[in-house]
Amino acid sequence: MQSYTEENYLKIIFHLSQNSNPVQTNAIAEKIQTKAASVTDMLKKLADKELVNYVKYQGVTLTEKGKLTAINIVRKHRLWEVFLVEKLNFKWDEVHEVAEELEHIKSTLLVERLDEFLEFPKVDPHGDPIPDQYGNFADLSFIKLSKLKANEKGTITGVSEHSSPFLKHLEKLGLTLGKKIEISEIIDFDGSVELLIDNNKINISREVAKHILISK
Amino acid sequence: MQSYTEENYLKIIFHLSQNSNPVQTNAIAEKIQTKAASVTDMLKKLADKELVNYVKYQGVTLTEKGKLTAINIVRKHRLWEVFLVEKLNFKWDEVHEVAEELEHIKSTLLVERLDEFLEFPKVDPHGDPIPDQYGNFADLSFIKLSKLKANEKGTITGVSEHSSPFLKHLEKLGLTLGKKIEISEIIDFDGSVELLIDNNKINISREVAKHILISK
DNA sequence: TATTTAATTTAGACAAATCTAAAATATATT
DNA sequence: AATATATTTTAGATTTGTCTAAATTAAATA
Ligand SMILES: [Mn+2]
Ligand SMILES: [Mn+2]
Ligand SMILES: [Mn+2]
Ligand SMILES: [Mn+2]
Repeated sequence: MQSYTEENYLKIIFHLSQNSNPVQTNAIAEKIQTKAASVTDMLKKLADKELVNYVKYQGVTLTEKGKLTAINIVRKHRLWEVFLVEKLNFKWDEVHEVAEELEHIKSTLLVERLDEFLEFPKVDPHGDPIPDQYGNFADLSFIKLSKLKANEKGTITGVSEHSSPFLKHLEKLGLTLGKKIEISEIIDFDGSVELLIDNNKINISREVAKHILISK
Repeated sequence: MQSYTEENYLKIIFHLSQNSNPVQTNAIAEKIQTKAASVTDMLKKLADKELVNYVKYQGVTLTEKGKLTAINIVRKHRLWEVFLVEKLNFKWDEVHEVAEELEHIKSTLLVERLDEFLEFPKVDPHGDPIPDQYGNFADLSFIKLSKLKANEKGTITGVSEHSSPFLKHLEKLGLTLGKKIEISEIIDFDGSVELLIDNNKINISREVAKHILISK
């Protein structure tokens, strides 16, 4: 059994593994909002428990056991987010903090019943895939909106930034999941994107465009 | 803000206050499954935070602030129990452990939305009253089944023992919330109770009868 | 390659919550 | 009132997770 803290480390290592493998001590420290020295202490402990492969100065990778544990936390996090939005009328920018707490509740019966109650959702309110109870993700193929060229079309199916200010901004612009968009023009000057949504022409910064995920 | 542990102490002190006031160190130690010395340490800490009134060797009482905090935890515990039974099809003997974890989730928005989603329930799956957001309990007047005399009638509206074996036992006997019963006879020999339920005559021990709560 | 800089680890300390053993206080019994 | 017993508190240690400061190793640069 892992502590709340250990679970958070495993989850962060899992997410950071998507970008770089092995994961560096400093990257973890930044995400967990702690010091590199604390991370080192924890990595040794997780290695003792055979949840990570750790070689000093070389970074860490998750073991199979550690990976499954991490995925299970991600599963719970995303299921709870769906619950909050679908059943309790939370907005998509209000769910993350609460899900950070709920993801640590231990009962497996609870998770399976929740999944059933929500009718086995495949994605969370931010378009992130929800792994099944065996840890398998349906692989959804996303393209960043910023990669699209003029005249290309697509549907918004995810976001890669979950902060409340960003999500509220999208909401205000009408850029929510499921909406169809068409690129009008990429502005040379600053790389910002002009696009059509609900018959309106709007402009978004390149920074925003990078965090909107599109499927065709 | 209180820690998970502090919250548990406050909740236990609140419950023990119903029987004896002030509450003794040993009584707390037994409930929390810890040592008297640990309880003393925590009581000092809670006193510093003005959550309890503590005089050494005299026991503790909750301050107004401490009491409100405790009631809020009880509120959350019982709302989550309703959720688990009503929405996720948990049985009444399966909810307590999970609710012990869920009661510590902090979001007030979550609690209010959950209350609304459940349509403002007044009692939990064990018949215990759910306080409102201001800490007010609807006072339900219960009598222990063991206090009833032959020929008296009533409705089962609560239980004062929440262990899984006890609740499963009641379930098997058909003694669930809302059921109407009539006392046939109190057996002299052992004080056991013979009663009518759903047109069946059954016998329950005095020990069981003490933990069934009846309203007329 | 030598030197500078960045990343990581070690050493030692600290706060929270717990423990055991011993001392102090309160309550019960003669 | 004196003694015995039960309850509670103190003292000192332990575990978990964190910290700062200093030392070590790796990576970048000259
Ligand atoms: Mn989230
Ligand atoms: Mn999400
Ligand atoms: Mn309960
Ligand atoms: Mn209950």
